[in-house]
Amino acid sequence: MKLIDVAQLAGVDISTASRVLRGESMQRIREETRGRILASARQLNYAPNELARGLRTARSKTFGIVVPQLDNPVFSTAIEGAELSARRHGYSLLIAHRQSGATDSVYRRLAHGNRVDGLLVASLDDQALLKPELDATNVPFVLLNRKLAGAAHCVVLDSRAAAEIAVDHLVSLGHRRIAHLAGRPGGFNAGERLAGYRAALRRHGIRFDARLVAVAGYTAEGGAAAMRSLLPQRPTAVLGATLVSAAGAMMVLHEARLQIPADISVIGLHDALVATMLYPPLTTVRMPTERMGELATDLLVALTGHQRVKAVAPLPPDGLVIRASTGPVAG
Amino acid sequence: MKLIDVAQLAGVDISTASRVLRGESMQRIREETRGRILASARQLNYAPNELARGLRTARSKTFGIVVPQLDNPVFSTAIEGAELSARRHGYSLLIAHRQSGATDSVYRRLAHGNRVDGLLVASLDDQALLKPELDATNVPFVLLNRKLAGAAHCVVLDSRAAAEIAVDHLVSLGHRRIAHLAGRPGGFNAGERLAGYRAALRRHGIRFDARLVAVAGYTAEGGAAAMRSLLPQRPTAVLGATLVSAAGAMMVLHEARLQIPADISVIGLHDALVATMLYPPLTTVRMPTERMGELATDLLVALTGHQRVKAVAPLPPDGLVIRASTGPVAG
DNA sequence: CTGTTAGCGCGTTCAT
DNA sequence: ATGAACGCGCTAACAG
Repeated sequence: MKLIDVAQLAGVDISTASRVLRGESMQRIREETRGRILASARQLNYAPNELARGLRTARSKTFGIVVPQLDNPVFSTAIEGAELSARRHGYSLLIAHRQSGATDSVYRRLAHGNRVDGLLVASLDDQALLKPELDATNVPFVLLNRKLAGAAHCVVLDSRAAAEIAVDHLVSLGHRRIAHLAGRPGGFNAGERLAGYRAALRRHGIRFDARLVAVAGYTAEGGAAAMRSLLPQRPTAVLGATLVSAAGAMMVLHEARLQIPADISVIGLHDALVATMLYPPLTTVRMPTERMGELATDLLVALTGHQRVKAVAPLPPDGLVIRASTGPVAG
Repeated sequence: MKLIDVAQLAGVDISTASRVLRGESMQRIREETRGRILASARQLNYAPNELARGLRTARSKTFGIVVPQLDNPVFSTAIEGAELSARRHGYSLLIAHRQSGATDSVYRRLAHGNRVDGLLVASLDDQALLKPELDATNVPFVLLNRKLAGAAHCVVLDSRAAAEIAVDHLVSLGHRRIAHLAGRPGGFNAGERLAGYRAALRRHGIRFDARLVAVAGYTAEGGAAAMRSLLPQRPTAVLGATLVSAAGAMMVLHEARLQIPADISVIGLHDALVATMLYPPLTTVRMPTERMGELATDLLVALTGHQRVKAVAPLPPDGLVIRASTGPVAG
C-alpha cells in the first residue's frame, strides 16, 4: 500500500495525504479531510516507504552502531540503550562489529551510500587512527566510553568515581591493604580507574603502594596472573578493574584456599549477570551503560539536526551492588 | 558523488556508467570505456546511493534481526555470524531487541516501509503467537534455534546431541549417578536436552531416575535451588542445561563444602567466556552458535531470491571443551 | 485549505 | 556498444 492508494480511497490528492500522515502543519487541513485520510491509511494498513522518503529527504533515519565485540555486557547494554533512544526518535539501528584485518573500514562501509545519518562508535582501537577514518565518512558521530582528541563528541562513564566508590566501600569495611588489578596501561579507562583508586586512598590517608598494583588486562588469565603476583603482598582486599579480572583473581584465591570474604574481599567494576554467577556472588559498582547508549544517541540526533549541543559530563556510577564477595577485614 | 558525476567525468551516459559499475553484462561494454568509468568512479570515491537503488529495485539489501536479549552469548555470537554472512552477500543488518509490553510488534515495526528484505528471529515467545505476527510482515523470515509449526524455516542447534556428548563424557569418567538441571518444561530446547540425557543414559545401560532431574530454568538462582533439591540424592555429577544453571549449581556445591570435581563433577551446555571465569573453569559442550547465525542468513538470502531451499539439519555440537570442573568419579 | 508539479538518484526498457 | 527517457514512492515548492 502506498500513498496514492490512501489518497484515492480518501478522495484527496497525494500531497494532502502526505501532509496529514506526517502530522505536519496541523492547522492548515480541515478536520474532516484529515479524519478521512487517517481512516483510509489505517484501513489500508499503510506504512510509508522509508526508502522513497529517505531518498527525497536525504535522510535515511537510521544510525550505524559499531562495537568491537557483542559478547560484552558493556557494549550489549549500550546497544540496548541506543536502540531505545533511536526508536524514540524514529530511527533504526544498523549494527556492525569490528572485524580485525578488514581491508576497508567498517565506518566507511556503513556510512557509504547514504545508508546512515550518523555513527555511534565504541572502539578499542588506537584513537589516532580512528579520527581520520571517522571524519572521512562525512556523517556526524558520537563515541561511546572513549575520549578522542579534537572536536569529537563523546559520552563516557565516570570510571574514576566508580573506582573511588569501590575503595570507599572497602575502607568502610576496615580494609587498608587494598590491591588493584589494573587494565591496559595507557588506556583511557584503565588510567581513570587507577586515578580513582589512588585518589580514594589518599582521601582516606592511606599511602599508595605501587607493589599493590598489577596489570591484569582484560582476561580471566590476566586477572589470575596479576592476583598471583600480588599474593605475597598479603592484601586484605582487591579491586578488579573489570569483572573478568576480578573473576580471574577469585580463581587464584580459591586455589590458595583463601576464604572470600573472610580472608580477602573482592570487588569489581561494572555490573552484569556474570557477577551473580561467581562464587561468592561478586560485589560490584554498577555503571549506567544503557543510559550511556541512550544519551549518545540523543546527542547524535541533535547533531544530525545541526543543533548546538553541549558536551555531556561523565556519567556517574549507579552505585554499589553489595553481594557476598566483600566483608569486614579480618582481625 | 553520484552516478551522473562519474558519467560526466568519464564522458559517457549515466546508464552506461550504471551498467559497468554494477558489473553486469560484462561482454557488452568496450574495455576502454569500461576502464574509464571505473577510473572515474574510483577517483571520485563514488558509492551508489543505496536508498535510490533500493527504491528502484524494491529491495533494501538489509535484513532485520530480532533477539530477546543482547547480553546472552548465544544470541550475540549468532548476530556476529549473521553479520558475517550478510556482509558477504552485500546485506546490512538492522537490529532490534524485543521489548516487553510493546504496543506494536517488533516485527511489524522493522518490516514496515520496505526497510528490510527479510527477518532473522530469535524469540523466546510462545510459538503460537509468533507465526501470525511474522506472516503479517510479508517478508521471508528464518528462525534461530526455534522450531515453528508450519512452513517456517528454522536453523537449530542439535541440543540433544550436545546433552548426549556431555553424558558420554561423564560416563567415561566413571559416573553413573548423573543429575540433570533441566530448562523450562515444554520448551523446545529443554525437551531436546532432557531427551539427549535420557538417551545417553539408556545407551550406557543406566536406569533413568526422575529424582535426579530438577527444573532449574535460566537463572543462577534457579540452578542453585535445583541443585539444592538434588543434593540428598547424592549425584556424582551434574549436567546443567545452560551455563547459568551450572554456575548456580556450583555455588551450592561450594557452600556445601563439596570439592569440584573431586566430590562432584559439573558440566554445562554451550561454551562462552563465562565458563572460563568460574571456579573451577567449567567443562562445556561447545555449540556452533555463530555458524547458526551464518547459515540462517544464507538461508534468508536464498529465500529472498525465491530460490528453492532445503531445510537445514540441526547443527551438531562443536565438541567437548574439557576444563577443570569434571573428573573421575570418587571411589 | 488543497491540488499541481518537479525532482531525489538510480536501474531499465527501448532506440540507435 | 551506448544514449534517451521513464518511473520507483515520496516530499516540498508553488499555485490557486
